Amino acid sequence: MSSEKSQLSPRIDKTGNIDILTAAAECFMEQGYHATSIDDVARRLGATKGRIYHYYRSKTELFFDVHREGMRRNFEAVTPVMKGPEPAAARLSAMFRQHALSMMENLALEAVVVQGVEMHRFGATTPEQRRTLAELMTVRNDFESLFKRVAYEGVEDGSIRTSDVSVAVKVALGAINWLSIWYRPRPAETRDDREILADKIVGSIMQGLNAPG
Amino acid sequence: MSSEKSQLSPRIDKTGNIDILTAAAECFMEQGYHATSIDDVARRLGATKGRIYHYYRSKTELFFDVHREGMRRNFEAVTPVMKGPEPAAARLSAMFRQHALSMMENLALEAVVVQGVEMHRFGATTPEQRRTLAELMTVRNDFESLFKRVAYEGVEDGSIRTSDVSVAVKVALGAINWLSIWYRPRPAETRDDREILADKIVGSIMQGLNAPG
DNA sequence: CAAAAAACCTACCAAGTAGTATGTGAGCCT
DNA sequence: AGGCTCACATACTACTTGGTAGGTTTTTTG
Repeated sequence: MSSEKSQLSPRIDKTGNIDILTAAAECFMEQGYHATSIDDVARRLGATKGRIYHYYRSKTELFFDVHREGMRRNFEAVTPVMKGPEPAAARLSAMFRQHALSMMENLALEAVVVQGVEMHRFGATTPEQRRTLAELMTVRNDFESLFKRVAYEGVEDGSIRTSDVSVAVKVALGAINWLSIWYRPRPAETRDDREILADKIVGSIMQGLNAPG
Repeated sequence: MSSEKSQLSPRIDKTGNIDILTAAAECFMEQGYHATSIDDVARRLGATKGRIYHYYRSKTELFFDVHREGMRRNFEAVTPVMKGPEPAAARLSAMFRQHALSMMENLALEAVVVQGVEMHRFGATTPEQRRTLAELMTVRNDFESLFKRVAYEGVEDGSIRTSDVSVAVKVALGAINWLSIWYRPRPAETRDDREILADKIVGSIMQGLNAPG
């Protein structure tokens, strides 16, 4: 009965559904997907399994939705600054900056995104799960392509110089995604602190370490 | 009975112990630590649990040893090039290059290292496991410090410019470690191919993306 | 306000897994 | 040759965990 409530559409509508997502994200970040039991997530919610299975048909779907929400926020952060009259290098910098800030401010969600789909490549059994998986991989690639496109523009308008755009973008995104490993917000941290950190990171990416000479 | 065969000493002596480590590393890379059963590792070895438990007292210890071996190879790759008469920037470049090559050539081991200790920070129950964990974290920090030290030298001798050495090093190492996510060797890949990729990565890190001007 | 639907909770099961206890064959030492 | 140890294999247990079936409470709707 009930049947089609899931499908590919995000299920973050109305209710406290987002609470489930964040609770799951925190558990997944701290212990990893497999080490996290549904009861763990429920306990963090102050509820029981029943609540979770009311909204998600399986643990896998829950993971997928966390991943989706994380990617959604990534796009939300980056797309507004990718177009404009500035040289491509400036826009790319802004995109990196936004992405870094998004990583810090949605740490749990993004940690799950980073932890990633790789682990599920082998375990996904049902055809629907495989389709969902393919969908998520596509979204990931699309996100990376956003950066690649602007980087190419930069090569053409002369504001960016690199021997290989694809590698350079992977290097930059790796540097930023690595935040999910080492960054943890300090107790009394402000938005300013995060912006300073983001600027340092973007500075490193754009200027490199070699002293000009 | 038997008792102290483990302890902190590496257990990669004589026999085919290294086979167990690499089989475990491959499983952990593909499925993650928790999703990998001891039977999975044994199956990949063409053996049974008995063989593994003959050398390792627990799954956790097996993981620890994989991690240790991965870090050992990292040090092995990097330390030979960190000292010398060249300016610090050149030496740092060489270290990055070596680390990138090590990532590619020990992919499974290094993927486990990256997957990391974070996940175990919470789950480690026994006192001995906690001590081992602390040890591994120390080793990680020491590795990062290697780069920081040379980077500081570079700031002093003027060959390196950055607003924050610590952040810059984390950015660079993140970029390289990210290889474990996206890099997969192509069928007929040669050592030259890997060196070309490593050089591109190091180039991106040292020169940045901004065109000089 | 009654009835239906949504939003949960409780109790349970089947499957999988870390770890153990015991067995066994091959080599080695004396 | 006989004993001993190493290097595994086999068979089992105790426990965890994803998922389900059915009940109960709260909210919405007619």
